[in-house]
Amino acid sequence: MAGNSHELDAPPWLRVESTIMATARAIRQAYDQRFAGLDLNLSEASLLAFVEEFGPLTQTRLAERLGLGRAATGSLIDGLEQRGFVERQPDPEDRRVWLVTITGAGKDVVQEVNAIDEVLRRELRAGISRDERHQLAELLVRLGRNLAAALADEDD
Amino acid sequence: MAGNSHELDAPPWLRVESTIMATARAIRQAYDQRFAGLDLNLSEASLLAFVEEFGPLTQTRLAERLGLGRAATGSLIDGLEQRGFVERQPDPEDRRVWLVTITGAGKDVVQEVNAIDEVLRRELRAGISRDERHQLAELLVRLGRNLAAALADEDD
DNA sequence: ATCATATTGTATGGCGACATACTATCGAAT
DNA sequence: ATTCGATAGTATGTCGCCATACAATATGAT
Repeated sequence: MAGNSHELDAPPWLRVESTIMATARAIRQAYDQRFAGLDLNLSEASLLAFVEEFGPLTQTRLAERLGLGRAATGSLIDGLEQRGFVERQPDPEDRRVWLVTITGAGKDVVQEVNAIDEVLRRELRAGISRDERHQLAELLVRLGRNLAAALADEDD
Repeated sequence: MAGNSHELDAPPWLRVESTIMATARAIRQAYDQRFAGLDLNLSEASLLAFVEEFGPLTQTRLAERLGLGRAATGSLIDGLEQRGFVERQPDPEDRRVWLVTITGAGKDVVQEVNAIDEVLRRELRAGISRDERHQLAELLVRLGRNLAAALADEDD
């Protein structure tokens, strides 16, 4: 855990925004670390859990849901397919798309993913009440809206 | 502004944590967009502003303060030096290090960086009170501590 | 039926950051 | 004075993601 001192004694121009980014990095790191034993990273684990829960999906829908691009999602699926956790099946109604489905092996892994997720989530929420979590989420959503607006009214 | 729907109707296993990550991505995007006119990205602008404010610094200190690795910081400086915004000067007391200093041109750019930052920051804080911002920061710090703990007690 | 337009998945190239390994230099122990 | 461990900066390879461009297919207008 090297020099994360910048989070606390940040200079005036390096505030909440950069704390959020640092936190995001740490979250990814923590999840990646926990999933490493399954030879998965956070994105792969998320995709897997998503497919397991919401049935066969096209790659584009998965991309939307995961907040990734189509290309990135595609290569994520490549890797998971090679390991036998998901399969691409043709959609009889649209020959452009693949329906990504989970395999038996995939389901087994998802069990472990969910267990790990639950444990880590509990650790992360230690000392943070339900109300505070709601507050946090709510503020982030508002900030997200402001961000969307800021991004939008630049390219007109 | 493509499919960011995942932020709102997230499935059970994709909650605050992923909202934070999405928000972080959006922040970087927004700043990068605003700084694009100066041919800078967020990291470069931050480094520049930091050097301007806190005088000559070694690369390692800069890296610590920006939350980056030394290598990444080095190539950031390479780029800024090529554009004439910073200079590397030898430290008479330690021949291993460079003291990164800002140039006149660099100072001019920092003016614009700070102006842009101030405007964007104001946009992002619309509808979020001072108290709420404090709350947000405080919760993120607590979450950060939990993350540090989670990361630490895995490699023992 | 035909044709223009949109959409899906993929290939490619680039970017930003990391981890690791390496050289040069410093500082302390002896 | 020498030597040994720490530290600074750099080079290199990798990873995850994006943006762009592309071929195949679908969809809607006429």
